Amino acid sequence: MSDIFAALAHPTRRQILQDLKDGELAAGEIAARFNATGPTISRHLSVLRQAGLVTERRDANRILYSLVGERLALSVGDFLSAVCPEQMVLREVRKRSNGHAVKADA
Amino acid sequence: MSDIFAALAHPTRRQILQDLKDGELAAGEIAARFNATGPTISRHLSVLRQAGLVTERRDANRILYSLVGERLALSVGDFLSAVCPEQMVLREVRKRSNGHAVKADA
DNA sequence: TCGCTTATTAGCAATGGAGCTAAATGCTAG
DNA sequence: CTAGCATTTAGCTCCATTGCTAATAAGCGA
Repeated sequence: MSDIFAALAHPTRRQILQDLKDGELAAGEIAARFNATGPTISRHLSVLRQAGLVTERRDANRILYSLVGERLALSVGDFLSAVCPEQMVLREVRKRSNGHAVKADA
Repeated sequence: MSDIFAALAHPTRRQILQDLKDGELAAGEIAARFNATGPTISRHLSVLRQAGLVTERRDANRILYSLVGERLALSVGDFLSAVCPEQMVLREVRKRSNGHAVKADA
């Protein structure tokens, strides 16, 4: 839990998560979006991976990163529910992912 | 926005927010719940105040802190909605607060 | 194998955060 | 106004993080 909020503390890492929203990206593609050097971004990715917020997968030369949205939503959602439950609602995540991967309020 | 996530990065500060969930507390009352010294907690409170997550109010000798739940929910909720909108829903906060202070999904 | 691309790891300097003790501030009571 | 309580501010040390450059690893293709 502490790892997750520590990972979210840096603006670059939050932006990386947002960039991964629409699908996986190679480390280099991610690095190209920032002013930082490759190694710097690589370390940010390492922090996100250790927090369980992204996963990596090898594709030939490159390493593709993808977002683990459930972990982000569940962890942060748990905290929000514990602190200000009136304002937040976490939608239950379906085990069998079906594209939307959420259980609606119905 | 960055101030908020930076404030949430420390476990003590997250616990303080949670402790304030049920109402305002004096700085000393908060400090008594942790192993840290008064000045250390005072600085944590200062970080939370600068992030807009708590407000302070003087009561004679003491300074009472209270949670600003809307700011926490809206800021973090915005981020979650931007990164994994499928899993999170932010309940709209009612302007005229009525105890529950949320607009249900109806 | 060699060379090229991609990405990570190592090592270092600088910055910032967290914690403490001691000193200052603000307020109330007597 | 003095004493005392509650809290913050100042000043310091220590450790973690961030960022860089240089070096290493891993894969692909000629």
